[in-house]
Amino acid sequence: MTAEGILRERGLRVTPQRRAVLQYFLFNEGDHQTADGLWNHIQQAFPEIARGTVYKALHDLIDARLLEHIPAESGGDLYGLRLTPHHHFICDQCGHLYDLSPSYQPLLEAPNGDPIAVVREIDVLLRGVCRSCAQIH
Amino acid sequence: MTAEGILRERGLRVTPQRRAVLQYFLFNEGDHQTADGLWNHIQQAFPEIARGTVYKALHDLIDARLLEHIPAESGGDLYGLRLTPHHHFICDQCGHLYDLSPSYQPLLEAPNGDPIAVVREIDVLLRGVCRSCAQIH
DNA sequence: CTCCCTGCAAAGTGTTTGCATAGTA
DNA sequence: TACTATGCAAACACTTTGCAGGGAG
Repeated sequence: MTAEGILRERGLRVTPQRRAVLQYFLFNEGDHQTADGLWNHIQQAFPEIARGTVYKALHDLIDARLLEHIPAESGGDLYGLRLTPHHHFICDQCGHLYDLSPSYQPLLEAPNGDPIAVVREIDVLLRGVCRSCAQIH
Repeated sequence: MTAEGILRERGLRVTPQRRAVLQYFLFNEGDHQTADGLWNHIQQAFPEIARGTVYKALHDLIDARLLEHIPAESGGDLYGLRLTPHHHFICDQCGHLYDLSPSYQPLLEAPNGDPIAVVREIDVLLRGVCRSCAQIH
């Protein structure tokens, strides 16, 4: 489906700016960008787009569950597509962020059991409604 | 072990400020604070401590693997003890952050299978060195 | 005595906000 | 036409940095 169709489907007004943001991620699936990096990319084809507009578009697309943002070590959070549920792997050396399928174990071990990536840390963060809040309401 | 002993063990100079930061978390195990919230708490017994010093102490203690910082939705990251590996649960309603043991499933389901917390989202983030970086070095 | 740490305040960085204008439905 | 989004720039919130003075080893 086109970016325009997806926006319409989610009840978002179709503007060139939102389309450009969504198209970037649709055409660069698996890529992750900071807000500023995305702004730079989009500016090449759309020089007048404002930085603030990129932030607003990202926010709108996250609300519509089309994009996700991943907190990064520094230099701004990363944004990426959220078509299917997945986990993330960040390389300590190059800082690249990889999407992993929910069953990520095979990606980290070769069939013979040799490691093909060294995992230093696994952060698991759950969000929802806790027991005490659920009892009140 | 005392805060002083832990600091010394990790090769950090023992200053009243570092001791105060570490002691806060040792005496409030399971609590998580923003840098600013922690600063306010410590100020009660240590009025002259500077906000910047709290940030530096937090950074030092994280480098020493004594503390961890968890990216929060807004209002600043949260800091907490890192004595043992654990996961996290954030309540959407009250924003409270709970530490979970690595086997968190029992905490989220009663023995009869009834849910005792509604989990909306699970973020799994791995960090380490990826395949291509490992090949270069 | 040396080096590191602190307090203070200014600067930085990433993000949000307000408002007049332009564009979508 | 009515209402929402954009561009611009200022404001914001959190964090980092620089420097002179003070404290730990």
